[in-house]
Amino acid sequence: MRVTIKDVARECGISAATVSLVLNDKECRVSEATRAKILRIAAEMNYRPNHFAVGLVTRKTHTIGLIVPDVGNFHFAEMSKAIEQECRNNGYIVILGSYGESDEQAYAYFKEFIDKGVEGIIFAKPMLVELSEKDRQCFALAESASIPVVTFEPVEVQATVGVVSYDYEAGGYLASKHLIDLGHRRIGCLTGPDNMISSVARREGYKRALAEAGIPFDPTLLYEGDFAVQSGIEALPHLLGQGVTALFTFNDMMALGVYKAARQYKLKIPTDLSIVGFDDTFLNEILEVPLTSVTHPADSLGKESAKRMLSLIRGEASYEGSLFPPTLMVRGSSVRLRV
Amino acid sequence: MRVTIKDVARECGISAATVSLVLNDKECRVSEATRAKILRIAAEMNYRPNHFAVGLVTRKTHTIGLIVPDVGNFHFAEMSKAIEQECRNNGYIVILGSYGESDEQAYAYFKEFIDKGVEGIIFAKPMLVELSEKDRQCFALAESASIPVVTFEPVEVQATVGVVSYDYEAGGYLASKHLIDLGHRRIGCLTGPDNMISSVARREGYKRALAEAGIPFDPTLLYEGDFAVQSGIEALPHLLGQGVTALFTFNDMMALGVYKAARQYKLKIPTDLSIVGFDDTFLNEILEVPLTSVTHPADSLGKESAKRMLSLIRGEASYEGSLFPPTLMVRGSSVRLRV
DNA sequence: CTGTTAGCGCCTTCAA
DNA sequence: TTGAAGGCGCTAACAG
Repeated sequence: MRVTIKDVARECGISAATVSLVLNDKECRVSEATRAKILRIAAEMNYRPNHFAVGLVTRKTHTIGLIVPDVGNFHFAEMSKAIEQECRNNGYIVILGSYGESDEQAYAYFKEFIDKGVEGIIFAKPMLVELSEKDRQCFALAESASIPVVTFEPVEVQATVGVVSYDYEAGGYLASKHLIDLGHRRIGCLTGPDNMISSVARREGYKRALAEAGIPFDPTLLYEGDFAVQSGIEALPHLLGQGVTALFTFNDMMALGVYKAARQYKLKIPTDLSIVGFDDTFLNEILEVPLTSVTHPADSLGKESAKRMLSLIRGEASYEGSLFPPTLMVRGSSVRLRV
Repeated sequence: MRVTIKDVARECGISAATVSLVLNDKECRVSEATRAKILRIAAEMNYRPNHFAVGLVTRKTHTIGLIVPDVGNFHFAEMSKAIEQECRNNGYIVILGSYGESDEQAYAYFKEFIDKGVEGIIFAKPMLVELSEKDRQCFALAESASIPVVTFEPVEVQATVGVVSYDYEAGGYLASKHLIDLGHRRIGCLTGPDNMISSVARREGYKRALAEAGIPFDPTLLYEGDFAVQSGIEALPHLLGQGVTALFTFNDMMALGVYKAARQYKLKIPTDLSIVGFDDTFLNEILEVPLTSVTHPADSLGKESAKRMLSLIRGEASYEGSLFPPTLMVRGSSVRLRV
């Protein structure tokens, strides 16, 4: 059985209340002598407060919940790491939930985490344009428990939701403009699911760049993928059929799929086809033809979300949400169109 | 304020003790009628027991701690995911710690997690041949708190440590034998740090395969890497200087580095150089020349470790440790030596 | 400056 | 078959 505050008190010949006072740095009122003594003895006895007892009375747990679709995924893995570090540096620990594909599962985590007394939840879900019923329930649950939630995309719910977002539209614009500037006119677009906020935004950016350059938007150049490698493999033949000379894929994984398929078709990247990806994963530098890509810094986003969370917990709601700007990393996969 | 057991009791016109009894499925002693009523009302009121109150009295938290070097890393990300899932399926949640490079940090996590009342810790640290002082302290801490620890490599400490291990030696053997069978005699070996159990084991496997084939062991064919891409880049020129025709890298990341360097040297893989990696990450299929690699299933290892943990917690210490066997995925990067 | 007194919400005897 | 009482370890208010 661990040493309790009473043990320390007894050892000091003093009351538990005073020990508590000192150990929690409450406004002094305690003589330097006893304070020092308490500190010394507590350390000697290796006293560590019981988390449950403290939680029971203070309702503070110094724990935040992190819910992601898949920790096994690059982006979320890095993000988790950053969140974890930032929280830790501020005395918080992170409990983790990977909900896979299921909204039910995510909801179950919300419930469980709230039961466990998390002080806030970072919900790293790529949101749909139309929030699902379950999603709403998640936010409602958090609200009824009055704990803050941080998401990475704007959601219109009345709960205390902080948003740390990324400018997907600008990212889409940047990638497309880059290809246009290189002389490409028929630019294929391998999108994510059409009901996903971040995918729609990227597409808007693509359209804006086209419009600005006076290139008519051709819907047949769009191919709806699902962010997995396989999408890239499937998309390429279709888009080649449309005579594209360049391709903007909404993430790097799909670009990898395109690389793979391109080899089958004996297509040379970038001479036969320029490609721009999105996410700028570390792989891009290692590929035989390094992939030009839009940065999407999981670590910065994660860190910021954790900061946001902490400030929400502290009630500094004033802390304004940040919109991360994209930048483009130009590498070998995108070149000027040969005429 | 959430609904408490007293609220439920009042609503039922019954005592809190009885409600507790029913809700925890304690040996009946309660009439079916009241039991049903309690259950119904508790559900209606959406009663959820207070985790801290429960923890305070039962000392059960249904939480396990997971400590990894880096969640951002592929292998550990996948492993975390598997652990998380298995735990969840058994009613446990996972709190996460990513200790980076520092043993201090890992120790700090041990301390914190134990304070938070975890029932066990999965310590996914690639162990050194010689345990560090801090490592020992970690195990000692867990032992003094009498909570079980699961590691992925054998450690000789007297604490309650379960081991879920992987046969690195056999993996090293498999990779090397494959290259030998293809006619290679001068096989470079890009190792991990020499003080790492798993690296030493792979090297032993490599030596065993050589010995078996009657090829003398040549230490100049060894290059000590650190499992990062950069190591591969640096190792290649050195090993080429030794006239190797094939290369066994102790993980896939370093193999990627070799690929990258090989392009600079205008070296064709596999015709000029055969390569076998280790870990069999999903990337290997996507590379321009798919990488032959030894499987090292993070998910199975993770799942098994979670199972092991749970059985240790339940006191079923009999549950024997498992030694995962390696298999070789042969792909395009390794071919018969041309004479 | 320090101690006493009450709980926080729940579970577990023990008595009825 | 049920209820009352005590206590888990800690903190917060109020006395001294």
